[in-house]
Amino acid sequence: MGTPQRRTVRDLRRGNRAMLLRALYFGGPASRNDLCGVTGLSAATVSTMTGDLLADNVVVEAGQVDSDGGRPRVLLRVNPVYGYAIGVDVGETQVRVELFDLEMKERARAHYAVRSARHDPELVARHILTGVDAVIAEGGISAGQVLGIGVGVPGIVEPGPDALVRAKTFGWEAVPLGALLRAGTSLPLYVDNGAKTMGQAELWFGSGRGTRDAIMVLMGSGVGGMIVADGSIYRGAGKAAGEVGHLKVVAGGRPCRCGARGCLEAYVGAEAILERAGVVADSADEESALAGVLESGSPVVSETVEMLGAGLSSLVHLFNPERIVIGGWAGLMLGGRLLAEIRAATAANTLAQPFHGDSIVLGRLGADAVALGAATLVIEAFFREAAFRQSVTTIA
Amino acid sequence: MGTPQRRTVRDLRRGNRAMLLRALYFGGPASRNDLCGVTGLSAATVSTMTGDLLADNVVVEAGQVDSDGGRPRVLLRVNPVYGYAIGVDVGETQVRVELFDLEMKERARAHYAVRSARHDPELVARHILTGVDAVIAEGGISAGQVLGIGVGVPGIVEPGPDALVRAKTFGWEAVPLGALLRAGTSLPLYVDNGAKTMGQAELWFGSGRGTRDAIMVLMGSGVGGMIVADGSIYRGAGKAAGEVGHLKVVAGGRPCRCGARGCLEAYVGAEAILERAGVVADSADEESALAGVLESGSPVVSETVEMLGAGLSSLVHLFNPERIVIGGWAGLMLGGRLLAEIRAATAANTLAQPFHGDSIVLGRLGADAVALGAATLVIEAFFREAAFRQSVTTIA
DNA sequence: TGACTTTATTCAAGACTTAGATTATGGTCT
DNA sequence: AGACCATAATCTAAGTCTTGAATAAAGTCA
Repeated sequence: MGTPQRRTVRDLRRGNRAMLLRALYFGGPASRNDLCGVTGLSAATVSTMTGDLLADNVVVEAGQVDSDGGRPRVLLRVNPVYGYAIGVDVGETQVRVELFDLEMKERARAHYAVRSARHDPELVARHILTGVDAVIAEGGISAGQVLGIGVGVPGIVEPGPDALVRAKTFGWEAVPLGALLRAGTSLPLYVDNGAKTMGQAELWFGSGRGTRDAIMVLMGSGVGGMIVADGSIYRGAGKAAGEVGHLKVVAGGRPCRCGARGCLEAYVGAEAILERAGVVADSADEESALAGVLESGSPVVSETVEMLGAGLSSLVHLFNPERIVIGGWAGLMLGGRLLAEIRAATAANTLAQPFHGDSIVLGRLGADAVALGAATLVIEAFFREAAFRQSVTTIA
Repeated sequence: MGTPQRRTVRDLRRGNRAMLLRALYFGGPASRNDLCGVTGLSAATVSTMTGDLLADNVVVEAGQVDSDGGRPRVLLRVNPVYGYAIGVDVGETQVRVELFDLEMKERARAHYAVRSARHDPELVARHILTGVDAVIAEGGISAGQVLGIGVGVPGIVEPGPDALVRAKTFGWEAVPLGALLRAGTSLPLYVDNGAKTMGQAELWFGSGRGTRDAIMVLMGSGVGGMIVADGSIYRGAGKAAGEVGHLKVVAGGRPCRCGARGCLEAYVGAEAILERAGVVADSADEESALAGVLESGSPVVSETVEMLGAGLSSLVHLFNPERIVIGGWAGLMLGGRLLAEIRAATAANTLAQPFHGDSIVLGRLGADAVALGAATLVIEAFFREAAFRQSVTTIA
């Protein structure tokens, strides 16, 4: 249904321009001729467009390829220092602020420890704002060169300018993080769930690269997720889709911290695994405690694999994805030791259709990709914006 | 990343034309002026486009609205007899072939009983082809006026020209139904899973109307489903997404006919409910048997509701849909008596986010909507095609 | 009848992509 | 070295498309 918006000739150019920019960004340096092939546009259009982009300094030349009997082709690429993106990871134990250039090379960072019990929203916001100033200074750039700030937070983020955050683990009921930050900076702001930002990092630069239909399952203390449908993140009607952690695997089963019972998170989140194994650990040494349980050969481990397999098979049946990426620190720890078993458990529950166990893979980016992923939110917006830039007319 | 195809100026018109046609189809009769508002196109564009469409006879005038102080507006609508669509429902007990005009009014029908045990592919194909001829004759139209044939079948349909069908209940392993039919007719053919076609009927004309993010859960002997994401059916990488029936609700639970364990279908499909209640019934009197069980107050009933609630809550967390539609004959029977309980069971498992129980609704179209939905596949293609028609140039 | 409204069409202008011609830049052959 | 060839990039003319403004059409109301 969805009346898909009328389109005018300008939209056309915008769309094509954005496509060309994406191709250049992900396809590395390429000649104008290569771009014709990749984008399907005619040489003429590519020529005028790259001309504009070069004039705007969004794109720069990047050497040339030796010819074999003809004019050598000039390579182009997105100007890595056209602008910068800041990514923020609001975690359980610290707030991390990192500055990236357009090629996602880290230029500066600032970390602030947060005492576990105290996640005062004001304090978190202040840390972020201080961090932003710090990385701008350390990176030796001006605020004007920053294209925006991406923030990854736990819990559910309501769409809207205030970016209301609900995060049980922080005791945040409806914290207007967006509003708090906007009071201290005028840079564009993009707030999203940390699992989603991490997932997007995997999608762009990690194990999910190149897929159109994928699912990221991100296991830390709890379990989060992200669904990629037709090449973009699926967010659902209220922007809350992808809560893989609360997929039910045992109706009426173990109580979950969300209040319901039998959620996947109540079995395969690190916190749940430790609880079931009878290990007491605070969030600081959760990692080593989990490693201990996994080594112990406890029956909890095989049960965990079973549950994860059941959950993943549900995902396969519902989404029929090309790939499932397991990430997050607990996911990487579990998957690193038991990937074969996880694949087998999933396959055992997925008989109805052809399913290749090896389409379940581990994330490549490690657990600290939340900030990186948050920065990609900025880049994403940049692609949309860059397409507009041309039509800005100044009144003298 | 999916390079989203370059666009040319022609694509623009195609897109806008298709949009206008859809608006007219679903928005009932409307004046050119109304269409400006709905589509966002300028009056000039609407005028030339409707001119083309009128010339092609795809659109016709439909009276006019009395003015109040100005030129009266002429109403337009899609020409209901511009063409016809045939919908086929390949069911357990019969093959139903129905002829619809563009407004989806039924014009003719032909049903053929199939003995339960014998689902010979050749025989089914012959029934369909005979039925097609029969309804064309009965409808008093010529084959040339038929825009296509949509077929809804059980099981999974592989994409491709052969339309390989895998249907356990029929004992079909890889039946090339598409190829079989194409041998007997040259009309365009669209084969899809029956649950999906039924879901599409609900989406277009039933309880799903107007939603962009919805889930259809279709319960008959087994359980099927369809996912609507951003206004269109989500099919996944291998076109097999939406298998709601094989969502796990109890890891390691009851064996399901798919071979795995603990699937939703193993608890809430009619066959499963009867089995669990210890009732023996063949497919002919499954309906009355199920009604009996539901009336009996057996504990199986409340367990069924629990399981369904668990499954639906998984769907809510994963997809965050605007609406969930329960359909299929068993679904309607169950939901007709126990909708409140089902809503409560779902809500009990969905504490983490705001969720309105009343977004779970019953289907409005009854169980015989498979053929109707199959016919919508033809209409959908018609929208795409009609946008092209203009550019056909004949060489004299 | 004439003033006023509202709807629909026509027209010139501006934006965009394309195919084909042209220019640019280097290699290769004699 | 100079003529010739191959490939890349740009320029040009043509064809589509949407749009806003002007114009035509078809009423109502006093």
